[in-house]
Amino acid sequence: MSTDSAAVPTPSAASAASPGADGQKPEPRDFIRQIIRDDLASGRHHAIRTRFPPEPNGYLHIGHAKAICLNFGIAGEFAGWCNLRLDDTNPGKEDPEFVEGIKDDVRWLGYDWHDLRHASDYFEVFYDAARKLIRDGHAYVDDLSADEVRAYRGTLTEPGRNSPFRDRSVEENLELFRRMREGEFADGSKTLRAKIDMASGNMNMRDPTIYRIRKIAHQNTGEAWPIYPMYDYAHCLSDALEGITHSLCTLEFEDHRPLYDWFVDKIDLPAHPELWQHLREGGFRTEPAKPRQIEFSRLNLSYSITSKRKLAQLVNERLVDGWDDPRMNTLRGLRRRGFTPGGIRLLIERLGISKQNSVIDYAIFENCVREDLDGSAPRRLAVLDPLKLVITNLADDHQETLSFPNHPKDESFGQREVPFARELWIEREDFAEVPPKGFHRLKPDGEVRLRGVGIVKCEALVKDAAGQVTELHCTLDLDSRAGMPGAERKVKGTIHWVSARHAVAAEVRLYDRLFNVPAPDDDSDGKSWLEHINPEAKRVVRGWLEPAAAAAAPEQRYQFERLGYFVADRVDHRAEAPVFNRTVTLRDTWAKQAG
RNA sequence: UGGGAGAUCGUCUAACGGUAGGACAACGGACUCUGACUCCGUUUAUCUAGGUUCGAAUCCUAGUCUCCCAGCCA
Repeated sequence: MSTDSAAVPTPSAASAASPGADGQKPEPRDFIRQIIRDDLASGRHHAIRTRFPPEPNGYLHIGHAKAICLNFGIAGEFAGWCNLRLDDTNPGKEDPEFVEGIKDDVRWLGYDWHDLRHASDYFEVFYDAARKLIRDGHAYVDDLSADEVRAYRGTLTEPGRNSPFRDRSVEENLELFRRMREGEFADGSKTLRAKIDMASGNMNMRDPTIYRIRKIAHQNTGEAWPIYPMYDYAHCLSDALEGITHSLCTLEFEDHRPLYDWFVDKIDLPAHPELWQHLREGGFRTEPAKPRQIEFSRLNLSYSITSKRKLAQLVNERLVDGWDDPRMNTLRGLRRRGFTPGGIRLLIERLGISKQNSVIDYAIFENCVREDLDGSAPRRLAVLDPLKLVITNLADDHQETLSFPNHPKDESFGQREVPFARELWIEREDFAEVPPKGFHRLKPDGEVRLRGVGIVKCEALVKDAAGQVTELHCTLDLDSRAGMPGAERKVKGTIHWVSARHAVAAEVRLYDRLFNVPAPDDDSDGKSWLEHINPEAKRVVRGWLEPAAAAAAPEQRYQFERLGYFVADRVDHRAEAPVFNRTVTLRDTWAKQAG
């Protein structure tokens, strides 16, 4: 982009790339995008570079989706790029399994990275930069133990005290740090610390640790390093090395920003190519710049937890069936549950970006998914709680094939054949011997439309010894069949069905919210989050599917008419033994009205 | 007198000294061979108190409330 076009605030190349330009969707106007537009307009930046930097110590969850959509989304809108960077500075907690999972999840959400990087790619740079810090008198090797460091740090309201090792000579520090790197000292016996201000009101500035000794194999660098850099040091330098212009992170890093800037400025990578030249020679695209950290509020969802520790606990204590359990709000769990990338992106788009702490109602998320699925999911018929309905005015061996549109509003979905016969399964809930007020479904002597068939009248009930209705005997109004003059006749209700003889039995897993209170993390009532787990979050039933539903490929999503959106389980489903997961029910104003 | 941040409909979010707008939710209606979808309509908000100004969500002053920070985690 030329400086001239960058100086024009609105119809620059940047905003032309965004959806608002052709008047389709309003352009996102959050404060971060405003900053970016200003930076482009003022010529401060000519291209936008972002990064998504997860630590590979667990699977991604819905909260990460916000950061992913923001970082990759902005890169896309402003014709920039976004790196995927694994923040792997703490070996022992991190695992290559999670790296693969993260890559998978990001792609599934619909994004692609410019470069895949690891913080560990830069360990050599970090080490050399730390030596520069020492030489410049900005860092020292400390012999204090972890407990002592804590004691010296002071409290939120009292200043800390200088470590007795704070004034070691540059030569001594350099030598000690070299020996740390050589592995001469035991874990925890020494650290490298930044020399800043032990009296700072910002705890992060009280001589923060830069390196700690940890003799553990690293998932990427193996045994090469006995010392590992801390987040505050590694993260900002990684950003600088990658030429990240806007380093977007969540609110809790707000008071790390002075430290972020301190390291970036003290080390000044752009002015010291000797520190990173070898990266280029090693094949890494490297163009260091001064990054700017901007914080936004994280996504909180009601009826959910988004703590990695707790998610891991659910898995480890077998409270769920794994990281991809459909009850989990991990991206893998949501995927298996049948949530769509489009639905997730829609949610993030609707939330907007700000610095206010907020909690999004889970219902909003469900509605985003419904909205996406309504347009994209073919329709099928299925009965989950069967009640037999016999059409007495059809011959015993009556059998025909009906043609159904796969989507009510989109002919491009085509048609399918649905077998119809004398005996059907209907939903038990669609019949009431004593109907409540406003009931539009089947009742004794009442009429209802069988979806795609015609109008049926309930003539008789069959009950078992306990008085339970086991069978409905109905007559079909032949004149109301498709193509007949009475086909347009109106009745209040339409219900779904499957042919008993042709239906395929399926395992159907009915999922609901994992927690039964809006804020499971809130322990002010004296209850732990574990006590709020909803035991009804997973119910398994046997249902009956029309044959065309059973034949689905794994991960095929359908709307089972009048029931909800379902997905063929990507792990367990087979055409001969179908397994479907309920993603979300349809909106049900009748259930709401009926209580 | 520790530091940092934030308070706008029920929920998110916009406004950049000039009509408090949008989305979602809720409610009402229309439509309907899915009580879905869609369409139309309605209700509801500037944390408090002062001040500056012709005019304040926005600027100033003083409060109130909420969140984050004392890892050799990220």
